[in-house]
Amino acid sequence: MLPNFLQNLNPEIYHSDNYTVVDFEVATNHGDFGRPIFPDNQLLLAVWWTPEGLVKRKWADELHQQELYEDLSRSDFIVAHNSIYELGWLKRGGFEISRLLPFDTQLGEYVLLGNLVSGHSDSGVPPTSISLDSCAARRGWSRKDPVVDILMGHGVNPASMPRKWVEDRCIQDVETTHALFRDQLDVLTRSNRLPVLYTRCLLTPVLADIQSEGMQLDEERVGIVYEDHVRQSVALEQEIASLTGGINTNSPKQLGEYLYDTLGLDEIRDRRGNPKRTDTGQRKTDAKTLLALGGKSPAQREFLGLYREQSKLADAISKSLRFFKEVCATQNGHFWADLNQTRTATHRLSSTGIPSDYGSVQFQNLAKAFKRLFKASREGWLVAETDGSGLEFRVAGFLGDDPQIRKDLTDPDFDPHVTSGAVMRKRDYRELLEAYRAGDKDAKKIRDAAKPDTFKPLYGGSKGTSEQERWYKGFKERYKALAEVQKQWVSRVLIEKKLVTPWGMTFFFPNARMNASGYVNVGNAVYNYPVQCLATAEIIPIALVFLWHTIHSTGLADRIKLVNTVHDSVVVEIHPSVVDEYTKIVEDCFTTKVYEYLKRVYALDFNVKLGVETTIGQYWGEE
DNA sequence: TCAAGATGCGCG
DNA sequence: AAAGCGCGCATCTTGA
Repeated sequence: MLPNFLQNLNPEIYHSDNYTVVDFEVATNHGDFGRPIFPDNQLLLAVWWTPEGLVKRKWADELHQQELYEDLSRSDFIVAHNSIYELGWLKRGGFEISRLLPFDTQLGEYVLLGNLVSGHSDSGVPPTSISLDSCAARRGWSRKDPVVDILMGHGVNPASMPRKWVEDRCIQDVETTHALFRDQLDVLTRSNRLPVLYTRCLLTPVLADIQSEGMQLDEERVGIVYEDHVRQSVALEQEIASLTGGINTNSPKQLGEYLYDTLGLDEIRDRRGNPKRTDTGQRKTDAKTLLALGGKSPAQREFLGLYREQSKLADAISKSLRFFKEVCATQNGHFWADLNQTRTATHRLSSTGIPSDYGSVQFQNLAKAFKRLFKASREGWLVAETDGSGLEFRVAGFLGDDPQIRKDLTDPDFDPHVTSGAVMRKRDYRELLEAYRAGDKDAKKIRDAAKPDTFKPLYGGSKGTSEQERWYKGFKERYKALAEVQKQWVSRVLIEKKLVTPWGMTFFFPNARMNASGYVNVGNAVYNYPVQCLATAEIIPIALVFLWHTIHSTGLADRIKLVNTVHDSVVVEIHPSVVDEYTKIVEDCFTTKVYEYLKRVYALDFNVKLGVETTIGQYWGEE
C-alpha cells in the first residue's frame, strides 16, 4: 500500500496540526558537515517539537532515538530545514523514511523565491540565501547564536563544544523552523503555491535514499581506459610540444597567441566583420571556435588536428579518469555525490561532488562515453536507465498548445534533427530522411551537425550564420502557437516583473526591461523557465516519487535501488529477477501516474503523450 | 601567496 | 553590438 499522503495527493495535509518539527546535531568526525554516508560521523543530539506542543531532546546516536521515531510515526508530516539531512540520518537509524512526508522550510523559502535563489547575472539580480538564519533575518526574527554559528561554519565538531551551547542552538533552530513553517504555510496557501511545495517535498526522501547509495565503478574497465587515455595523451602532448616549442595549451592566453599570432589564423567574425571574442574581449580558443577556424595551411591543419584530440583526452583525464582511478584504488570503486534541491532557477536538481584529495565528480555531467565504466555495486545485479524521451519538446508542446508539435510527436516520419538539417542545407526533407535511414554517411553528417541547432530557437536563439538563422526563423514559423505563447510570457513579465505558471510556480524578473531595439534582457530565460521547470522539476520528480514508493510498497525495495537521476532520467540497480516488473512499473510512473498527479494536484490536463525508454545491462548505458 | 574571476567543457 | 536555457569542476590569469 502506498502511504496515505500519496494516495490522497492533497497538499492541504500541511494544514493538519499533527506534525513534528525536528533538528539534529551531528558529531562531524569525518570533517564534513556531518553527512550520514560516512560511518565515522554520528548523530549527537535530536531536538523535536511534538504534536502535543512538547519540546523533547535526546543526546544519543541514531540507533537510540526510539522516542523520536515513535513520535514521527504518528505524525502526518515532519518539519525540518534542509530535511534531506534529517531524513538521511533517520534512514541510517533504521527508520523507514518512505512513510514520511516532509515539510521542508528550506524548500518553502525556495518556492517562495521562485528563481531568485540563484539570481540572474544577465539582469543584475544577486542570489538570495535561504539558510535558516537568513530566513529568520528576512523576517526580523532573532538570529542564531553567532559564536556557535561561527564555530560550526569553520568546521568545529559539535561533539567538542560545550553541551549547553549545542543544545540551546538546536532548540532555537527547532523554534525558528517551526515559526518559519507557520509563516510559509500561510503565504504559500494564499499564493496558491502549496501544491508546488508539496511536489518538492515529496521528492526529498527519494533523494535522501539515492544519496545514501552512491555509484559503483568497474575497476578493470577504469584501469584500461585510464591507461589508454594517458598513453595517447602523453604521445600527443609531445607532438604538440614539438610544434609549439612548449606552450601550455591549457592556457587560453598562450593557446590564443599561438593560434592567432604564430600560426596566423584569422578570428571568427560576425557579419559586420567584428571578431567574436570572450566576455572580456579575449580571443576565443574553445572547441567550437577551433572547428570553425578550420585551418588553411598544412601547419595550421596539423596543429588543430592534434590539439582537438589531445584536449579531449586531457579533459577526460583531469575531470573524470584520474578521480575514477583513485576511487578504485582507495574506496573500492564506490563514490557518492550530493543532489541539490535548492540551487537552480528553474527548480530542477543540480549535483555536487564530494571533495577528496583527488578532486570531486558530480553525478549529472559524467561524460556519456564513461557510463560504461559503471556497474551495479551488488554482485550479479544489473544497471537500468530510464529516461523521458524528448521531454522538454513535449512539455513545450503542452504549454504552447502547439498543433504542429502534437503532429510531429505522432508522426513516425518526423525526425527533429533531419528537419533542422534539411532547412539549413536547403535539402528536401523526405529525401534527406530516407538517405539517413538508409545509412547514407553524408545524410548522417548533416543530421549530426544540425543537432546543436535543433532546439536553440526553442529558447529564443536567433543569431548565427545565414543557414542557422534561416532555420531559427523556420522553427518559429513551424511552431507558431508555441512562439506566440512565449511572446505573451515575455509581455507579461515586462508589465508584472513576474510570471505565474498554470500550476502555480512563480518566477520573478525584477529587472526585466526592453531596450531601444526591442531586446528584452530576460527574454530567453522567460522562454525557457516554464518549460524546463515543468519537464524536469515537476514531471520527472513526480515520476521518481511514484517509482520509489511503488517499489517500496510492493516489496521490491531490496531488489531495486535508485542510484542517480539526471534531469530527465533515473538510474537504478536491479536484481535480474525483477526486470520485467520494473519495466512495467517505471512505464506507468513516467506516464499515467504523471498525468494523474498533474490533474489532481495542479488541475492540469496534460494532454501530450509522454515517452519513456529503458536500457538495462551489466553496465550503465549498455544493453 | 591566495582568492576571485575568466575560460572552457561535461551533462540535460 | 550581439544575445538559446540550466548547472559544477579543473585550470589558468589577475590583482591585492
